[in-house]
Amino acid sequence: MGKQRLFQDIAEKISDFISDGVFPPGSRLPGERDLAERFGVSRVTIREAAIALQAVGKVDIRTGSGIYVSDDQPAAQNALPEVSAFELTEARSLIEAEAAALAAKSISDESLAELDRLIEEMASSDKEVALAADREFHAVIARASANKAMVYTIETLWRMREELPTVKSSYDVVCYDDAQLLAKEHKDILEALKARDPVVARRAMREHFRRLISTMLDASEKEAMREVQQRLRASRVRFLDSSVPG
Amino acid sequence: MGKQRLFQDIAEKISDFISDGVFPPGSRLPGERDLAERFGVSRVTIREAAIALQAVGKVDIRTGSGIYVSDDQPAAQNALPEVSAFELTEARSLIEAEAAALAAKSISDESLAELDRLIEEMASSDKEVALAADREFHAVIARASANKAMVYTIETLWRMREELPTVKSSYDVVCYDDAQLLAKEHKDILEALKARDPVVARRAMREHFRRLISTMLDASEKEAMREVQQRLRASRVRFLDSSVPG
DNA sequence: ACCCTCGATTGCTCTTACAAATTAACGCTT
DNA sequence: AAGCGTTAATTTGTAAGAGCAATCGAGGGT
Repeated sequence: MGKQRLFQDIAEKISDFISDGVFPPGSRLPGERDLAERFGVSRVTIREAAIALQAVGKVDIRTGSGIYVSDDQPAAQNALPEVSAFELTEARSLIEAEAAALAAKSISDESLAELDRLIEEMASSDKEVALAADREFHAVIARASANKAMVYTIETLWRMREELPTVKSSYDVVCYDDAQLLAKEHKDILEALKARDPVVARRAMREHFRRLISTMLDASEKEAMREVQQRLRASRVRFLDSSVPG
Repeated sequence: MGKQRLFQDIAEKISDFISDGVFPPGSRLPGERDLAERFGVSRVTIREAAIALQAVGKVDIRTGSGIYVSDDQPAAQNALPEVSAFELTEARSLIEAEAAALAAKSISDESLAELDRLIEEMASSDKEVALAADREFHAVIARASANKAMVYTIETLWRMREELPTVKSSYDVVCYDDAQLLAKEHKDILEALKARDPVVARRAMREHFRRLISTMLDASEKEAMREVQQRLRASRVRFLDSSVPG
């Protein structure tokens, strides 16, 4: 980790100090010359670190006065919250179902054709391609809802699915274990949209995610079982070892 | 506004060049020495500007190679999308209704008491207090859904309501024009939650927003009428002026 | 008690210099 | 002629030192 630029190192250290309460919000941290001496780097480096921190809103540099820790740390501003795969899937179930219901009333024939194409693409053996198609399938429906707030929300939920490590691993395990079922669910959704039936579209979308949650539960159950077995085996080894002394 | 720091000036200029397509995404911009000469500043200043731009993701500095414009400009990353007040309200209606339905099944007595208190607070004549109470009312219900993805989504939607200027003005006009109705709607929602009835809670929440949309439509209609009248009056003046020559 | 001035502190920019990383050119080998 | 490794030039990264400008606080004058 020490191979990044020096000023980034310093920026991280200062940032850590801020999070750890060494430099409370609103407080003024030591002068550039002082910091340079403490960290054993040049003033330029301190300055670069400070500018980087200022650019992301963590500190506020005031000419002739000093460097001050921002009152409101921008933590929750950009960062996605730590949600479980279950929570995310439940939220997607509810929200995307409503998007599908909206879409059913106004989706264009072009979008329907696009969805047809994407379902075929999801059958691809290339995981990357299939995943991208999956994403686009849901995105097309979101856009067909003709509500930019819904589109943005659904995009954000997908970002959680990809950018949160724990969620991503859960999904990757579960998502393509039964491509057959997955394809059928997507087709059901598409059929409902083609029929312009909001109620059926909503139900189909919910069913899609309901099945996903159920599969996740099974998987996590199996995982739990496996862990228990492993622990038992380990303790058995330990027991056998300790039960046959010298 | 040339009174800000020099490196920020430079950073803005470079940023403008990027937005204007002078430096296309992915391209490499001139070396630090080159830029320094062109802008008539020192290399340090160029460097500080570059670091500020890198911190917000607009460029990527590669050691020994150069400064490159980021492929995906971070516009859509942090920024809220431009949504209309109608779109936002529709999305809130659908999403918060589902949150209420979830909450109905698991909300605690403490949260219910809190909601009671907040409804009283919303009756305050102080707009600030009433607005904060309104926000908290919806936030408490969101949290009671016990789904962090829903909580985050609803928080984000509220941010749109407050941070997007056009939306904010629409809401501020409409929201407190009939405090009587507003209070009744909130009470209806609370009653449904107390009864632990998801279906009624969902309906009550939807009704709340449905009425809001309807009021907005009325208001925008009145606004349109007013504009038309004003335009007519203006042209009448012009007509009278020009119809009496000399 | 208030305002003004002045000096010390601090951030801001410049210059010069050298180290480290990357890239491109060159020459060698196959 | 094509591929490959070495070298040299280019570019970013960091350091040290200096002077300038903005800010803040203490002290003096009204």
